[in-house]
Amino acid sequence: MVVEIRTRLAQNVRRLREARGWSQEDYADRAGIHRTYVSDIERARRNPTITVVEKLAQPLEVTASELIA
Amino acid sequence: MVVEIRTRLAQNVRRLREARGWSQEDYADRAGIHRTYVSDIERARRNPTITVVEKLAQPLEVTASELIA
DNA sequence: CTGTGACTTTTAGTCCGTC
DNA sequence: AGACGGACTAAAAGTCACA
Repeated sequence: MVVEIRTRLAQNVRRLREARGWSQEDYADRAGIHRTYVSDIERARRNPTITVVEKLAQPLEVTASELIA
Repeated sequence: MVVEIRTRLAQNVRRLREARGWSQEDYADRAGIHRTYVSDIERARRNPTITVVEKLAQPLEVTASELIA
């Protein structure tokens, strides 16, 4: 892997969230995830399970697959 | 989600592994994962982390993203 | 609004088996 | 060859107070 999968997820989440003009807190609420957990994800500090990736994908209207691409 | 993400992963893994003619154990060794875990994954009993999905993807020469698509 | 350390509970993931 | 169980350890899930 050239770029760590966690880093790709982090970048995709932050990019798409910001494109929608949402704060981490707004986004976290929409995704049903804690605000600080989103913060950790965007800094690639966590190694989430695929169900969390799916939760992250839903409010962004993308697939889980796209988030780790 | 129409089909559970775990189910999609399970189906993709099993299909691609069998296409290569590998046993679960052969595959597990190549992926650096325990054989019982591969068995659980293919039966959609587990909720793996994204790093495990990447490990699963490597010997199959596909991306982690493809495995959960 | 976001980052971070610390924390408890839950589950991922391993390893031993048997059927 | 693969399903499945039990017991275990490592790590993720999930939350909080505070910077």
